[in-house]
Amino acid sequence: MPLSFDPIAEARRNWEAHGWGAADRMSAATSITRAHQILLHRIDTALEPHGLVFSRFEALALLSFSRTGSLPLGKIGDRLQVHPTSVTNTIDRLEADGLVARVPHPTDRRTTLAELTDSGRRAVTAAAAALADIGYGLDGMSDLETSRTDDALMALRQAAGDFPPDPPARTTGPH
Amino acid sequence: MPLSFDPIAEARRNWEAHGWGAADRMSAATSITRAHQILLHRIDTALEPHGLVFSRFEALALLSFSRTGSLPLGKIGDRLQVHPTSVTNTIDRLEADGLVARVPHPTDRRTTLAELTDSGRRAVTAAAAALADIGYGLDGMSDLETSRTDDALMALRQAAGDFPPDPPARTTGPH
DNA sequence: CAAGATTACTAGGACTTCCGACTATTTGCC
DNA sequence: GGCAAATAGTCGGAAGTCCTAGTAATCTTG
Repeated sequence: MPLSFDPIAEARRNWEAHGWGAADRMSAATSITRAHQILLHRIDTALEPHGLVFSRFEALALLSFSRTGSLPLGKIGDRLQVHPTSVTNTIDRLEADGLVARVPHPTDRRTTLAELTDSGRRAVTAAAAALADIGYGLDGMSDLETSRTDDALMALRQAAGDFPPDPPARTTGPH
Repeated sequence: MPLSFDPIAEARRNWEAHGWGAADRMSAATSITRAHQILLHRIDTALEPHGLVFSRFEALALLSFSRTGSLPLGKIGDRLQVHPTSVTNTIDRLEADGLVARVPHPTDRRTTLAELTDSGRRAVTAAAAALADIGYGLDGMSDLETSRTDDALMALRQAAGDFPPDPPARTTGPH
């Protein structure tokens, strides 16, 4: 039973009619929420045959890019910008499926490394291809719309403190 | 410990270096995921003093726009585009807090109406003001970036079947 | 008008995420 | 050296979302 109208556009009209303010922002924020829901569903559906979900795929991808195929759990959390306990959970599942192994850090006994197994490396490669096939769930958005969205959200992420405002100066760095 | 670089830009470089394809799409999809996380945190923080979270606020807002201040649970789910069981959960919490009441439908005994209480109407008004104050969590995005994002995501939502592609023709509608 | 299909809601369960608290280890500093 | 502070990871718990399945009521159709 699909709706016969855009519920977010309808909400915007109501916002304006009631003088609630910031209707454009409300619309964009709600759209981002809904877009996230659509993407997650499409992506997880594409990953399901590979026994993965998006968060687990992201962790595997990160490991596959590292020199040794292994990273401390904490670093994974930093890069993926999720809570440490979420990393524990993610790695728990990947380990249970034999896609990664927990390995003690060679010098720091506090640290645990997640190390990609052969099986994990095969899975992440196949999964990446599957996601590329579905355009990461973004079907319906043009290249221009995609890049504009990416640019706008980069500004949001930067303002939220995800990364510093200025690219590090290379010519006048600390000597 | 904020990162000193943009982890999504870094991921894009790795995607390209490994020939994984659709790097622009990956970047946009990942940005949407992260943006959602940022927005939800900001919005829920702003709503916390009002005893609400975003999903509950959305349900109250919808009710407040209706003529009678009440709607069937199913219609709430359709408009908010969430699963029926999520609506049950949302209304459970709102009812426990005395912000809505479950009322039987006057003619259809299958249907339950959620009806806004006086307390609920006060809460949603105050909460809407609080959210407008923080620009719905979009601080960091310009008006232009906001509207471009909204437009792009509308295309995504439409392609996903949230609402029909064509505005209903008025001159040649079903007679 | 009666049986089957549809619709509305809810119960139970799986998953993911976050938060607070806790243990173990390492680092920094007097 | 030794003690406080910071760091790394995990556990338990609370929320929220979805899915499957089940009950109750209404609609449809032969």
